[in-house]
Amino acid sequence: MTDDRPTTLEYALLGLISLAPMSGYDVHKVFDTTPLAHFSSSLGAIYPALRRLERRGLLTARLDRAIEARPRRMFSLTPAGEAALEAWVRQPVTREELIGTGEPILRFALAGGRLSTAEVVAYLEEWGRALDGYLEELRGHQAAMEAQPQVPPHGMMALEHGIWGFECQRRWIDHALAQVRARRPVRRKRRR
Amino acid sequence: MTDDRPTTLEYALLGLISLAPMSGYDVHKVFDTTPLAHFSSSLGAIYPALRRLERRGLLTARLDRAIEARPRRMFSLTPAGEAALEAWVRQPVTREELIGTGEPILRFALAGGRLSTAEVVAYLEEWGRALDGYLEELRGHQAAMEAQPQVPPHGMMALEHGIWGFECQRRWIDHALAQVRARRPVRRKRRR
DNA sequence: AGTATCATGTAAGAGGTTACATGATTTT
DNA sequence: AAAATCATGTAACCTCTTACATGATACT
Repeated sequence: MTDDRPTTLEYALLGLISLAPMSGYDVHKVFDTTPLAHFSSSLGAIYPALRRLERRGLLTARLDRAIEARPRRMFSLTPAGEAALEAWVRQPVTREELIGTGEPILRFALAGGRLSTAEVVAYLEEWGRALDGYLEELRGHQAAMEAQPQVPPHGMMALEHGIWGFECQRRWIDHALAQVRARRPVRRKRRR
Repeated sequence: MTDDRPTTLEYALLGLISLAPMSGYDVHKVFDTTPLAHFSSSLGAIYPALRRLERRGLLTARLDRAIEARPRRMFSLTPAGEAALEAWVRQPVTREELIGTGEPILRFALAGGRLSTAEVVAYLEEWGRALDGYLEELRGHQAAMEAQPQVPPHGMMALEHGIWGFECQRRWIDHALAQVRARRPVRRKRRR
């Protein structure tokens, strides 16, 4: 229904809250004390994002008055929220996502229990193909730069830095594929 | 004098234009067709950023009327711009910069000709130390997660993905150090 | 008594994305 | 003749950052 897709931060919020209902403050603590910090973590971003997700019907809040003087808004996913998350997780990795955004790995992290083993394998394979394509691009740039005169040597080295990073990601994917394939096939959490 | 530091995009613009004076359109083309795309590349970001840099006195524009009907604003660095760039390149890598932003590698790329070999070595070593510290942090998280029950396996794997990435960066630094150390010592472009 | 933590938010400002607007020139 | 490229920009919108505001409770 809503036209505008959630942002990466919003998906990270949905993913975290899908694991266990929690308050905005709780979310902030988790983001602040784990590598999830990558996706912002500032209260001034989190509270408005939660409001947006609530307004769009992906989250619901329920007041927890366990401590009377300090009410907490406990968020949990609505069916629409769970559906949006699952639909997102199913999207194949695109070339654009490889750069900058941590979306591919966030989707993988949230795929546990949502996708079957076969689907996870397919996702990782697709990601690997996207990476291979981008690596080819980068090596093309490298060759073009080497052919040119007067390219600053630090520029070449910076490009090499990028290539190493993506090659490393590529190796992790094979490693992850081996791990996932070693699992019992078709283990899939049932929806209730 | 100006209190607000340039953004990463602005430093990328300064760095590119420092190599050769060019128009906003030229910049856009370079950003659009090279891995520099990482730093945005959209015209709606580039033109305003160039204006800001001009207003702050870091860039000057000079109208190129070579093609009468299509005047181009050719930007080049002012002495203040070159000074700002050089000062930035000298900043050591911080923990925060390791995450998300491509600042450490951009600074390295722009350090060529601005820093002496010894200074570049020091920069890389500092970067390596920052990475080592962050890697320790991440391995601490990993150990803490392994100790906990009910951690989703994909979460563990995602953390591993991050660790692999930073380890790879670490290895690149050693590789770069070897390359830089192999150069003639103290070769430094003179300012004119 | 003072600081840190819990817990919620809002406000101002900056920057980026997308789309629009213009108009000449080159390519197909 | 139509489309893409050259070349500049602006406008609307959204999100994030930083800082502020509030007030209770727990710690030192």
